[in-house]
This record gives sequence, structure tokens and C-alpha cells, in this order.
Amino acid sequence: MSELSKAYEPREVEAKWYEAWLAGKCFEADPTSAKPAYSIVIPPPNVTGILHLGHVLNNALQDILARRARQEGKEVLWLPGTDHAGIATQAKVERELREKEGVTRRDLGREAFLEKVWDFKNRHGDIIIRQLKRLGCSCDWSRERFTMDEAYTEWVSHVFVELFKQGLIYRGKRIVNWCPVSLTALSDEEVIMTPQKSKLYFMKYELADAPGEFLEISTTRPETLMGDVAVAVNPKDERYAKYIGRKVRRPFPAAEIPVIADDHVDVEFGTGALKITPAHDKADFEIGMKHGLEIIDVLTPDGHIHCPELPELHGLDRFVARRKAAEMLEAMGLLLKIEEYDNNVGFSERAGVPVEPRISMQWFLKYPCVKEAADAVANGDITFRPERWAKTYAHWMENLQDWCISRQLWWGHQIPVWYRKDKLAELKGAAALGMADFESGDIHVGTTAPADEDQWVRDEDVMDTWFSSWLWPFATMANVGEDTATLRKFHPTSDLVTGPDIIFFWVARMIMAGFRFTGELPFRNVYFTSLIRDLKGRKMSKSLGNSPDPIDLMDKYGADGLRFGLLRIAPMGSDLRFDESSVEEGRNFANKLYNACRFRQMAGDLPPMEGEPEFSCFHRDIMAKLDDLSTDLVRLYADYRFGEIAQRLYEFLWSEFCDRFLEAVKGDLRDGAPLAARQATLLTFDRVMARFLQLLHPYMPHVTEELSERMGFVAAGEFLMLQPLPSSPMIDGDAADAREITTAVHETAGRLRNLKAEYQVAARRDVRFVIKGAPAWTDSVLKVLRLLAGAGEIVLDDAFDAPKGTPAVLTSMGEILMPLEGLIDVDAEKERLDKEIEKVGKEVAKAEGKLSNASFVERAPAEVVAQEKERLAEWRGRLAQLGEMRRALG
RNA sequence: GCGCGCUUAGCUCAGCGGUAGAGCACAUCCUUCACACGGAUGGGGUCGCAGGUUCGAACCCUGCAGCGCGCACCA
Repeated sequence: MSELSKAYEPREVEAKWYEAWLAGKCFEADPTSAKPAYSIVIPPPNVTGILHLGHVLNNALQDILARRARQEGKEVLWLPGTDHAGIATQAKVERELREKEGVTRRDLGREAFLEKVWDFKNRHGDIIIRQLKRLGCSCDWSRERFTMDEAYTEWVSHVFVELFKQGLIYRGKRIVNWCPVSLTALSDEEVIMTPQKSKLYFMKYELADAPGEFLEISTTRPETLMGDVAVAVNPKDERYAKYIGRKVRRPFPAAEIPVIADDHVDVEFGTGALKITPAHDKADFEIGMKHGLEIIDVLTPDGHIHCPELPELHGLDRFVARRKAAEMLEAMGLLLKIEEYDNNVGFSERAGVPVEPRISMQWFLKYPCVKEAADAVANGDITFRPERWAKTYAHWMENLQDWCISRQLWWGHQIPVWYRKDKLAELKGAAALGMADFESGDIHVGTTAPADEDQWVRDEDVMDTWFSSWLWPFATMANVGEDTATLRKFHPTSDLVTGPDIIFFWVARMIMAGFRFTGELPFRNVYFTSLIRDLKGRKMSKSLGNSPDPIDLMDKYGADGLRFGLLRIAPMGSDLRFDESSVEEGRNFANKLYNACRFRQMAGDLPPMEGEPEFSCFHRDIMAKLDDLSTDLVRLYADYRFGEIAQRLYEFLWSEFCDRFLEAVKGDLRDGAPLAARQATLLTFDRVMARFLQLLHPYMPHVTEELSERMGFVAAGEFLMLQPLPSSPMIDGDAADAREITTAVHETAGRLRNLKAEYQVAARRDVRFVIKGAPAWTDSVLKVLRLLAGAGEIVLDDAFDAPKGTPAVLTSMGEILMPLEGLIDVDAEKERLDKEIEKVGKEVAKAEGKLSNASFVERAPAEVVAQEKERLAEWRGRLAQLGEMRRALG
């Protein structure tokens, strides 16, 4: 190991090792390997996205699992890739075109626009990939996939065709969630319900057959009034029974519309009379269908009023028109009042504007293999962690609605359906399309275009991005119809690591698609990560500017520091409040580790040992503790307790290894120490550190690889990341005797330091201690005790006659006195003792109280009672001692 | 409205039936030859509230409150 700077500098080290791993093909999976398989598919990030903390947590976890699996002797495939992210990517490119070239996608036309998007993808698509590499992710990059690769696209078409032929995909005119900004339909999952301060408008419609008599109606959307085709009341509502079957006057455009009865109407809400606008509300649409009502669409796709008969409103934005319509009603004397009203409004997930329920022709999917998918989680074939998400999943699976899979976008997988040109008008006008049209030869549904392509027109829509993502686990491993070695070896995958926010979007759908198209479950375990929030508990978002850039954090603290810091505070199951100080801790931890190794390096090397090493209790103790750590980690990994694993690693290195072990053996390394002791100490250091680096490696891959090399723990040309975990413990047995002694020494040293601090002599190195009644082994650890306590001299003298008032502590190494030699302020000491006596007195009273409780003594387990008695004896002894000291001072 | 979580030291979180824990922050001391991205010592909590079970509850049960998140066609 060459000279090391005082502080660890991760930057070059991390870059160097990532290159080395790539060059060594350490991440590449071999499907012909005889080792058992372990596989994960990455949740593909948006191809044009940039790394945020959520990605860091998610991918660090996957990397930990992958690296640990390699150490366990598995053949590991971590399959990476990116998602084309239809709406998000198209919106970005459209914005760029608008700003830079002043053109819209329609100006360019479909083909030219798609070229622009591909160009954009080629320019930005590898940003997030590079960022994942910076983080240290051990993905098999030779297998990187993109959801719009040719072979992947073939899968998407193939799946569409299969499901169509199975009768699960159909086209129909329905009310869908329409985004007036993106100009496309959305699935129910892409709509975010948000509480809004709205207004409830109360108005009245005049009875057609009884001028002067009015029916009162309440609505939040007066601007769609022109699309009203009826007013509905509840049939049980006695107030309105007399109106059913009669007509009321719609104010504008003037028309007479019927009053109908429908159970859906809530008697309690508003006036209890509901205006029916089938074109602009899902419930109204259903009522309209039931009663055979007309559908009048009064909105344009981009959310403006379309009603040429009413020039006052025609062309206005929907929200402007709302106020205007209310004004018009007021002018006509028909507006009764406006109330403030809290309701939930659906917002477009991507565009952030209220969605518009809109009638349109879309493709829908009835989900396949619903029962199998629901059962797989219910019966434990797939495990969710934390388990409670299984309930959320089950609830969604029980209430599945058909999935609107078509999008009015250009960037995506185009629907593989062609219409015969000569039937186009007819087909477009149809209320629904399905197998019958296919069988009649009017439409072509296939993975390739029909032979006489010029006689056909392809459906312009593309598919929902999730319609490609749900195939990810198997479509990344084999092409359609192929049975590759990769698929055979690595599918089903082992673990899936993802956020609970995409249970419906992705996880549930993958389970269904996996079952339908491979006959297998796509994964065995799903680990749901924490959602990362800021310190105020807010979700991280670009607009709030509360989302730290992980690249900045890596610049400052290193990738290892970021990984470790984040993982150490990641709770299982609940949200995580991110605090940069935890990343700082991660950096500090790497530095601590580095300096421990630096210390070892400075000790140099010694001639090889002759015979068996002479291990002291401190040596055996740290080895036994490392064995304990190794065993515990096996269990913790099995339970996916990532935060606890980090915590245990941290404690071992910092507290056990550095604070206790290293401090205790420092004396062995001083000049003049016996050679055998030096040799045993360095040997212990090397053995323990070599194993520790390996245990830590999944969390901090770069620094551990670096130190293993520099310390010579791994042979030249080999990698720590590929070394299998040792199968045997470092020492036989539990070294209980060593643990007892080392614990006693450290405890005692702590008591002595504490004593020194109490008497304001903490910094002095010349304080003398006298031990009375020391155990037999004390002699062997006396030097260590002196070192740890920062004492000048420690003598064993059972006959020592202490002057009255000499401070003393009762320890597991006997009674230890600290002769004051008259250097202490007597008044301050009296005061201190009085306080101490009061405190100890309370403890004695507490213990006595407990032991005088008959039911406690009789019913608590004997060992608990005994423990309590022992405690009481200790406190009493202490109290007596304090009293004596106090009396000595007068 | 239904469901699911959370509420422990100033902050972020562990603990989940037997004397309240960690890291950060704070105070005092230490620039002793691994590390000031460090070391030592210390202050700080009636474990959200109210009941119950138990010899004993932060931990189990029942209510309540506050916060958060899902799901839901009340216009």
C-alpha cells in the first residue's frame, strides 16, 4: 500500500474501480453457469429522465442485493434498461420544438416528428444510465434494453394481437379521462384526485307546461349546460315526484328537456335534482345510456367551448366559460346562489391540469389472468415486503376496470391494427370494434402490415407506456417465440425492488402479463422502497426545488457515502425524511474505514510468524464479534432489513473495531512490544478487516474494493466483488471468556475516565489508581487498562489503606480508588456528593419498593427477582460508600 | 365514506412485555504519532391522549386526537 492521504478522497477511486469492473466483465451474467441463478430487472427509468434520490435508494438496494448474491455464489443477472415514457418524452420534445424552432408536431407531421424524438432520445437517453454507473450499479450493460427496441416492439404488438384474438381487447366509444393539454386519453391510474375549493351553483329551470313554476338544480359545472339533455331526480324523492315525465326549459340554447327518475341521484346532495350532461360526465353518460338520451358534446379536445349557437360562450376556455355561464344565468334571473364547496377534481398526472371526462373512441383491455395474479399474492407465491401492500393490491385486483390502452400520441408503440380504406368511414362511425370486424376482413390485426398495405390505413394511436412496461421481465430476456438460455436461466426473476406508488401501474400488471405469456410468475419477492420526503415531510419535486441532486451529493460525499448514508436511515415500510447530514455520516464512515487501514499500513509488515499465533483476549474477542456479525447479516438479508444491516456494519467498525479493539491493542504495536504480540495483532487486524471489507462491500463497493487491493487482501488481478463469502467462522466457539474480560476492561476504563472527568482531571496522564480485590486475570490486561483509562500508574494492592474520602468505584475488576492527594476543591466535592447521594437514594427506594411488592416477588420469574435484588445490593453499596466519603469531608 | 400507516431526546429514526437507545445537533475538555470527516465526558425523553390486560406496558387490547397516504361516479 502506497502512501495514503489523511482523508479519503472517493472521486478518482470510484471512477477507477467502475472502469475496472467493466473491463473485468464482472457484471456480465453467464446463462450457462452451473451456479444457481439470481436475477433482478431494473424498473426502467424514463429514457430522458435524470437521477433523483428515489432512483438512488431504489437502485442502491438492487445493487446491494446483486452484489450480496454474487458473494453468496450465485450467478447474477441485473438487467438494466430504459422506458420510452410516451407522454413525458413527447411533451419534452414538443416543448423544445416550440421554443427553439417555433413549430408544433402537426407542422412537422408524424414521421418527421418521430425523427426528432429519436434524435432527442439519442442525445439525452444515456444521461440516467451514466448516472446509475456513477452510483456503482453492477448492471449487465451488455443486455441493456429500451422499450422501443425493435425486438421489444415486436413483443408489444404480439401481445396486443394475442389479447385481441382472445377477445380481451376491443375498441369502443366511452367516457375516458381526457387531458386537454396532452390531447390524449389517460388511464384511471394516471388521474390524481385533488381536493379543490370549488363553487356550487344553484339555478332554476322553468317547467315547460307550467310557466312560473321552477325546478331547482345545483351544479359545479354550469359551462356544460348546453350539453344538458335531461334533469334527473331520485324516484323516491317525494318533493319531485310530480315533475317526473314532464319537461323543463334549458335556458341556453333554449330547449325543452325531460325530467327523468334515476336511483343514482342523491336526495341529500344540493337540491336533489341533477342536470344530465352525458358527453361530459361519466355518471351522466351511464344515465344517458340507460334512458336512451342524446349526447351533445360542447367542448373541444383542448378544453374550449364548442357551441356556435352561443357566440357569447363559443371558443372560451372552460374555466372562463364557467364564470360567463353563471353571469348569463344571473342576467336571466335563473341563478339562485353560489356556495363555496370542497370537492375532489381529477388532475392529469403529467400535465397537471384538470382532466375532462370526454366521449371518445379508444382501445380497451379486459385484464387477463386476474384470478391467478390475485391468488399468487394472496397465497404467498409472491411475497410483498412490507406485507401490508398485499391488501392494497388485493383491493385493486378485486375492482378492476377495463384499461384504456390507446393514447393520442405519436411517440410509442403504434396500435397494430389496420382499417380497409374503403370501409374507413363506416368503421370510424361504429360504436365498437372487435372480433366480428376482424373475422369479416374489414380490419387487420397483426404484428406486420397486411400484404396489400396501400389498401389499408393504420390506426394512428399508440399504446399506453405501461402496456409495454408490463412485459419487461420476460420481453427483455427473449424475443417473441424464442426460448433463450437467458430466459431459461434467469426467469422468473428473484426480487423486484420498486416504489409502492406503482403497484397498480406496473407490479400488478406484470404479474398478470407474466402469467398470461410465460405461464410463470415474473418474480418471487417484491420489496417496496420508502418514499423520500424532505425534512418538512413534503414529497420531493422539481417545482418545490426541495430535491437535492444526487450527483451533487456524490461530488461532495462520494457514491459510497451517499449509498451508505441513505440506506442507514431507510426505514422498512414507512416514508423517509431525507437529511443531508446522513450522507455526511456515510462519507465520514468511509473515512473512518480508510483511516483504520491507514493505521495498519503505518504499522508496517513483520517477518512471518513461527508456530501458532498467540492471540490475546482482545484478538479473540474481535474475531468472535465479526463472526457474530456475519451470522446476523445472513438473517437480516433474509428479512430484507437493509437499514439494520447498515447500522450493524457501522457499529462494528466504529465502536467495536476502532473504539474498542484498536485502542486496546495499540500498545502491542509500540516499539518495544514483544514480536509475538505484534505479529498476532497485525494478523488479527488483517483477518478481521479483510472479512469486514467483504461484508461491507455491497453497501460501499468502491472503497472496499480499493482498500482490499491496497492492503493486499485480494490477489492482484482479482476483485473483492467476486470473492465468495467465507464459509467457516474465524474462531471456534463463542470466545465467551475473552468477551467477559474485554467487556470488563472497557467498562472499567470507562468508569476510570468518568471518575477523572468528575474531578476535572480528564486530560491528565499522571493520575494514579489503586485496585483492591482484582481478579486473577487482571495482570494480563493491566497495561491495556492503563492505556484506555489514560492513567499514570495502576497498582494492585489489596491492603491499600485509602485516606478518608478517596473517590472509588466498584467495578468488575474490583474496587478502584483514585487517591486525590489534596488537589480537589472540598466545597465543590461536598456539593457533588450530596447530589449523588440523593440520586442513588432514589434508586434504592425504587428497588426496595419493587421488592416489597408481594405479587412481584411471588409471580415474576425467579431470575428477574434475583436481578432486582442484585441491583438493590449494588445501589445500597454505592450509597454506603458515598455516605462514607461525604462524612470524611466533614 | 372505506382502507392502510405514522405519532419515542431539538432533528432523523431504532427498539415492540422485564432498569428508555443510535446518529446528528448541544455543552465542557482534548490539536497524545489512524482519523477534528477525530477522541473523551456530559445535559436532554411522564415513549400523542384516555382506559384496559399483566406482578410489570413505549411494546398487547379498546377508544380518542393529530398528521400522512391510498381507494371511492355525490353533481
